Amino acid sequence: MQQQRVRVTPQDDTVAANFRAVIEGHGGRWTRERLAILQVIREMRGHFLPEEVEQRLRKRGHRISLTTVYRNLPLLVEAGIVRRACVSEEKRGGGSSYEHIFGQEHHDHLICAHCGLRVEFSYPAIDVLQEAVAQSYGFKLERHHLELIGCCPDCQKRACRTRRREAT
Amino acid sequence: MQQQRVRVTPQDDTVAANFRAVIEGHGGRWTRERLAILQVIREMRGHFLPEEVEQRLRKRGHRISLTTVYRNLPLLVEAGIVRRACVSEEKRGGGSSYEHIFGQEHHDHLICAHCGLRVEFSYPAIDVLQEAVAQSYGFKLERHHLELIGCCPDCQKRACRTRRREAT
DNA sequence: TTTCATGCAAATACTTTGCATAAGC
DNA sequence: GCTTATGCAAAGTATTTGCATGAAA
Repeated sequence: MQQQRVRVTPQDDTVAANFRAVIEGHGGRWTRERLAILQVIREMRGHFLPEEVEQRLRKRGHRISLTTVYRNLPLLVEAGIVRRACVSEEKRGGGSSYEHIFGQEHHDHLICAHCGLRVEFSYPAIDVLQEAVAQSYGFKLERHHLELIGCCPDCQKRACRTRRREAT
Repeated sequence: MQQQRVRVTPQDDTVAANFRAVIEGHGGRWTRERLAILQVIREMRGHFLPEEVEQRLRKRGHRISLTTVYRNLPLLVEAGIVRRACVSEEKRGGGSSYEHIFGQEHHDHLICAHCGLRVEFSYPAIDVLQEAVAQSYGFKLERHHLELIGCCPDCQKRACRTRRREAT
C-alpha cells in the first residue's frame, strides 16, 4: 500500500491519448473515472478480472463501481490497451479475464496443460513469419496472439502421463 | 435436413476411443447420449456453442438436455476432441464457444478486427519454430493456438480507418 | 445547459448443482 | 444390484440494462 504512486512511462501520453481517441470517437467524454481505471490497469501485470480492477481502484481510494469497469473495458480493448485473454489461459469457470498489453513488451505464452504454469516468451522469428502469412492473405497485421500448450519440464519429470492421444 | 448421415472418416474409431478412454479414466460409462453428442460434434465445423450442440441433437431426433452437453464438454476437451475457443474469436458477449479439433486438419486463424472475417490457414514453418521455442524452455509441445488479428483486404479497401494507434 | 457517465438495483444470460429416475456394467 | 448419467428445476455467477443523478463540454 506504499507504492501508491503511478508508474509513469514514456508511453503514458500515448496510452491516454489512444483511450481518449476511442472515447471521443464514440462521442464520449473524458472522465475522472476513466482516468482512474486507465491508471490502475496500466499497473496490472498478467491477467486480471474486471472485479480485480474495481478492488484496486478501491484500495487507491477511488469508489468506482464494477458496472463502470465493465462499461469501459470494451473501450480499452478497442484502444488496444488491453485484450480479452484466451480462455485456455484461464483458471476455469467464471469470468473472462483481460490482459494489459499496450506499452508492455509483446510476449506470447507457453502454458503447461498439466500444472497451469505460464511462461512468457517472445521470439522475433515467429513474428516475421506471421507477417508473411498475413501478407499472403492480403491482411494488414495489427497484432497476434500465440499460445503454445504442452508439458513443462517439472511435469515431465513427474512422469506426468495424462491422457495419451494419438494426434494425427 | 437431408444430410443426416454421419460423415465417417478413418479416425472415427480413434476419436471414439479417446473419448471412451477419458470417460473410463474417470470411472464413467459409455452412454447413448455421449455417443450422440460425439457424433454431432464431429460434424461441427468452425466454432459452436453448447446450445448449438443441443439444437443439432434435437434435429437429429435426440432429446438430450443442455445440461448433459455442458457436463460432457469438459471430457471432450480432455480427450482432445474439442477445445474452448479463444474469446477474441467470439462474436461477443455471452457464452464460451468450442471448436472441433480432432481429426480436423490443424489450422490457425486470421481474424479481421473490423468485420470479424475469419480465415483459416496453416503454415508449417511457423509450427517448426514453435517447436523450437518450446524445446528451448524444456516444454514438450502438445498443441498450439495462434491468432493473427488485423485488417482484411476488403476492410482496407473500404478505407476502413478505425482507431489508428501508434503501436510501439 | 445539454448530453453523456455513473451508481445502484433489477434483469439477463450462462453455467453449475441437487435430486429422483433411468441406464450402464 | 450397485453406481454413474441424465433431465428437470433451482441455484449460482457473470455481465448487462434502466433510470435518476452528477459531471463534462
